[in-house]
Amino acid sequence: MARFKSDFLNTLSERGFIHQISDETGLDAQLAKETTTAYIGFDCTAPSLHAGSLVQIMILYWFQQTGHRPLALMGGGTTMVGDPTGKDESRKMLTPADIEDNKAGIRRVFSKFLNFGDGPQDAVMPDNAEWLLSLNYVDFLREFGKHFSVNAMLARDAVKLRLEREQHLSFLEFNYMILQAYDFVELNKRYDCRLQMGGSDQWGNIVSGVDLGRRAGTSDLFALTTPLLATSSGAKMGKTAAGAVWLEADMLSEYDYWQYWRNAEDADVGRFLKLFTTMPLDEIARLEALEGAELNEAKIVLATEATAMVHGREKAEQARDTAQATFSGAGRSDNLPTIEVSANEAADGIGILALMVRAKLASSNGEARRHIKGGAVKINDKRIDDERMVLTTTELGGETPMKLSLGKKKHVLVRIV
RNA sequence: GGAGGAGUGUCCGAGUGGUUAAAGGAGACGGACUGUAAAUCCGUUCGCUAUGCGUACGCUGGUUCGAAUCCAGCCUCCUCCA
Repeated sequence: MARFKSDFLNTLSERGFIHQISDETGLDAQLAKETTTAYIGFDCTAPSLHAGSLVQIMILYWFQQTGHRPLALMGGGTTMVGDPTGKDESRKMLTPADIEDNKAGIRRVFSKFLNFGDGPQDAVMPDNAEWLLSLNYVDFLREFGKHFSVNAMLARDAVKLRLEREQHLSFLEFNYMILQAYDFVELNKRYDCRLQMGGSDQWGNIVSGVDLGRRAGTSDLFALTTPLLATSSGAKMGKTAAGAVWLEADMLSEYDYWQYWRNAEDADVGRFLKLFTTMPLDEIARLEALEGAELNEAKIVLATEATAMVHGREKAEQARDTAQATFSGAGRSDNLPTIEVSANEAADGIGILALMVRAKLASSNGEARRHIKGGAVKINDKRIDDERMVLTTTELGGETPMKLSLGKKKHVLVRIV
């Protein structure tokens, strides 16, 4: 029945993670034979990872679960250079200290999915700054540059397209694949890494690493890519109006994270359950088969399971219960995201507009005003029409915190402290 | 080095002296309808102590009662030639 000999590839293919593999049988044999090391590279331009990287994180998770050693490579070196793709202004330079902070945040995210340590299957988080920054240009060219065929590089789709359209391609960009290819070889040397994975857009870069390995005489290297993920209506994963769907609670509350998945499109539910939860496939098949309004049950499971992966089961169930209480009937819940107002401020009175900005329901007073005009703002489920409204201790309520809502879905509690 | 072209709001893109905070589209948000979905329809979409004020059309200066629009210099990008 199973298509592959190795658990890892079986799991991946059943759950829809595989887009392309460089040498399917070879990789399968290698994985079935012994504990293997694989890596995926991550940018460290932000202090956390967002849902867009979740597919990548999940394959590392499964890799470790099926008995192998995952490496989460931090692009500390490449971040220093800055990816020029699609940018018309140069990105602000990150200081080494920023990069360190970002790495720490990213590590916290990974620690929820992977076990780190020194054991044979323990995850490691290397940083390509360790070897890229100290490269000597001429030595590097002599040792590795000779293995790159410009003819082959020009034939790569990414490059070819640009050339055919007569679009600009900087030498820096052209070199990106070389650096990434070198990373792979370096990781092979340091960790006996045999497999690089990534999104399907990374295929070319990953395969150049495989090629370089062959020419530089490493053991066989393998490439595996995942499908590029978008929602059924074509939107990019992991983005909302408020910004990216961060995986750290202080950047996006557990409740909001839960809501992100709860609001998935119908057509995505089954696919997401397979990719972003670890639920057994027969259970997923059952949920996926639900139709119409019943599919909401599946979305709740999706949201809860996906949130549990990142924030823990307790927080996930709390988010679910909070949502349940908030959305069904006149209910309310004390676990909604909460902002605090000092007793002094409450005594003086605080304007509704300022309060909405504080609660992050609007980014400016003007926007808050527009929302009020549009009839979107409610306090304790009662619509607010007066944009000059000033809330004092009485309105804000003593023991029961006040519920401030924008639209039907966004609610924030205001508490006096 | 030479010749030509371009730089507009979150993005794309119109606008070539005066109701221009800047057409149109995308995206996003809110409303209606639903199932906290999609699709559809309607509204909103620079900031503020707001019938007003401040910022804004690559940057700096100039012409003018008045400039995104004209002039000069600079920067960046693209195309062709060497």
